[in-house]
Amino acid sequence: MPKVEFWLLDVAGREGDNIDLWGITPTGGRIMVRIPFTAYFYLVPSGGFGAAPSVQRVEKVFRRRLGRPVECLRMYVQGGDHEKLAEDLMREGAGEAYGYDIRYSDLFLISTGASPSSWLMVEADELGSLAGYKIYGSSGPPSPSPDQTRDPGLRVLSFNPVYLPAQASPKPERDPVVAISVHDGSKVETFTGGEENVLESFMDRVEELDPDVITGFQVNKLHWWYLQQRARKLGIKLAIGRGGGEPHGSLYGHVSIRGRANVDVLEFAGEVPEIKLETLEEIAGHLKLGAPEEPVEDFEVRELWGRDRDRVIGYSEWRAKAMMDVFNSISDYVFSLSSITGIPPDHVLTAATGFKVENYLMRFAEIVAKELIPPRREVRHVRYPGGMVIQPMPGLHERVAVLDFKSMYPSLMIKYNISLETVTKDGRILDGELGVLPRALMLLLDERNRAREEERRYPRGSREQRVLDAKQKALKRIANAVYGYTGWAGARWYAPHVAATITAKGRETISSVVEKAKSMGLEVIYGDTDSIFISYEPDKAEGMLSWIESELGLEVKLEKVYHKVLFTEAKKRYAGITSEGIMEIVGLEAVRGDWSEVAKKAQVEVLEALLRTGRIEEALSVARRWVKAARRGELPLKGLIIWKQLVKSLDEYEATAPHVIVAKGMIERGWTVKPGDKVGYIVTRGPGKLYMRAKPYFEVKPDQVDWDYYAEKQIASTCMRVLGGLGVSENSILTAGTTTSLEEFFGP
DNA sequence: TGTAGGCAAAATCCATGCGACGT
DNA sequence: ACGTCGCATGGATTTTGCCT
Repeated sequence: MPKVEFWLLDVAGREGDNIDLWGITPTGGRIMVRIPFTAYFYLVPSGGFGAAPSVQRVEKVFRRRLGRPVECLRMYVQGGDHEKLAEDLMREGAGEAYGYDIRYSDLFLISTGASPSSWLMVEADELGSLAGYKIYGSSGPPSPSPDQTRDPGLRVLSFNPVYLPAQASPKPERDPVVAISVHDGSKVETFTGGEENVLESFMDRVEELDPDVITGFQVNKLHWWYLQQRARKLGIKLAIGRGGGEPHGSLYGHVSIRGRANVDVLEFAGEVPEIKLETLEEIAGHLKLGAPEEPVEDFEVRELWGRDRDRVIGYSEWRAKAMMDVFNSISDYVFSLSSITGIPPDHVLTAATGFKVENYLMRFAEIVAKELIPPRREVRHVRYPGGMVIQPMPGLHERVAVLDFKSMYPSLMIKYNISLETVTKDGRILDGELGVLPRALMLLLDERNRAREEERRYPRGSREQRVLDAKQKALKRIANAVYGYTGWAGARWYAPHVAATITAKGRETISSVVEKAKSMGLEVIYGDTDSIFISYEPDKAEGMLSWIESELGLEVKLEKVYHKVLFTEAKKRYAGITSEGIMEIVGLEAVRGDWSEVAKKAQVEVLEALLRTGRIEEALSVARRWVKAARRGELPLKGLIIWKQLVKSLDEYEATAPHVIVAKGMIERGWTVKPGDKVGYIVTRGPGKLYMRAKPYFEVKPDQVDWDYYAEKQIASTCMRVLGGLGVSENSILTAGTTTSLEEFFGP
């Protein structure tokens, strides 16, 4: 049989006891490969059992169960019922079954070790073709190809639909799609001219370009579902899959498109903790990809479509291009994450962190550790103590060093051999060989170090360098999430006592560093989990670093030195200027998404004044100017919006929160507001509680605003947070002082 | 289909107490 | 003298979003 090499794009599905894979060949061919695979599970027998016709064969194998070797049977089951058979056997008292609750296609990837988003090799014959794609049939499992560096040369398409709502939010049963902008990697175009034409042109473009990846923003939760409903209404089949299939709902709210990876760039935001608001503008801004010239907000579309259609289309095209840009700058990371965890690329961003870690661990367990994979069970969540936070020394400090442990929890797990098999329920660590979790972590960290070393051999910005950098980031992300995974009640390997042991060692470690610093005559100003803030004396800091590395056997980094840093009594909130002159704000209102822009900006400027000039009066006068401007109603409405996320469905709220009341009012007027959406409101003047006076931001006029609320509860309170500890009274901020124009901040 | 715990802050909720008022 | 209504007060609870 000839060898066939391909880059695994997607697992297409099951055909009897065969798995179908979509791939890309080194010469750019798009192919399907059919590989025989029989599902199996393990049984640790403890009693007899009768014959079952679907059992194809049984092998005696050695596995481990929490480290202890057990003799067990690997039972191969034909057809689709290996899970049912395992459960039947357990009910009969035949023994304990393992690995039976894993889906067929996942089992194929886990047991063969085949990684999606990587190059594979199989012995296969050409069988024929399907809708122009060659089909190969293989007799055996794939193996990784020796050369993983080649670029598969993916074809990518991004798209952005525009809906025209009759009122408020668009509803698929009522409102048409009036335009779809499509970017093919080099240019953008927009289809308009009637809904039928829009959809047909879109489908034609997909067929013509035949993309491997289709990307968009909110495609999984919104657009595919919307477009499909519109198509159905018109009697059109939304054929965009390879071979003409429609998008179909797959696992966990993900939409699958046959033969193509459907990647929602919104879900990338979940990967990057620094991205807070989850708009396309935010994500593009975070990646330094530029902003739209004229953004269009949802509530404007209807009016602008009639008055200034070009602007709507221009914005839609910006979005399609931004999605393409976002995808291009994250694709290496997505594919690395996919190949490390074994989750196909279109699912890997949808999968929650715990499932990514779990997939990696299942592969490690099955292939490397020969450890049985426990079934998922519903268990009660057990809380345990976490990291230690040191009470800060309030006040303005000068020359403060920040020492950070590098990957503290993974390092502690390896150093102390903390794993499921090595920690007893009461938290003792047993002697013996290295456990599964430390071994899995060492493999991740070794691979990461290899990637980082290799990365240095390539010029910055080259394809190889970028791919390797994405890989090392993905490896770090998985390694850092293993600790949290052990404390997650949904985990197959849920082990709160293990998680508690890890954090206990962390607290022990930080405490010993605090003692050491004090004994060296250094002031400890603050500390949180794996970091410590101490007065900076270069020689002593060096001494600390080498003491930690030699005595504790852990790596530490002198992360930064604050030229000046301000603490209040509160933990997890401070602001400082580094030795490089960069202002950093941590935890304070200025970096929170649920405060008005004016309050945040006022706080930033007060901090700037305080930290750069060191003069309290200077900072106070900035605060007063802001308060005064608010009292006079001189601030732009846009800066008054308070955004809060709806984290659950409206009827689940026990308290009457302003954003919930606003959301209810919006729904009554036809807007779609769901859990996960952010609600923006402005506080207006009038009688009653705050929640009665909060109104949707786009409905409020300047003369309705409760300016005193913004002056006192937003601006003065955030400024007080900074100045309160320095002897400034609330009254001195609230009462009028010098008058200076705010034009420099908001323009004339 | 949910990595973890620790934390601050604001608004609301709710029990309590007090004074005014009517019976 | 007694019940209750309205309101202020302060602690508890709910809620969000941050930090590591």
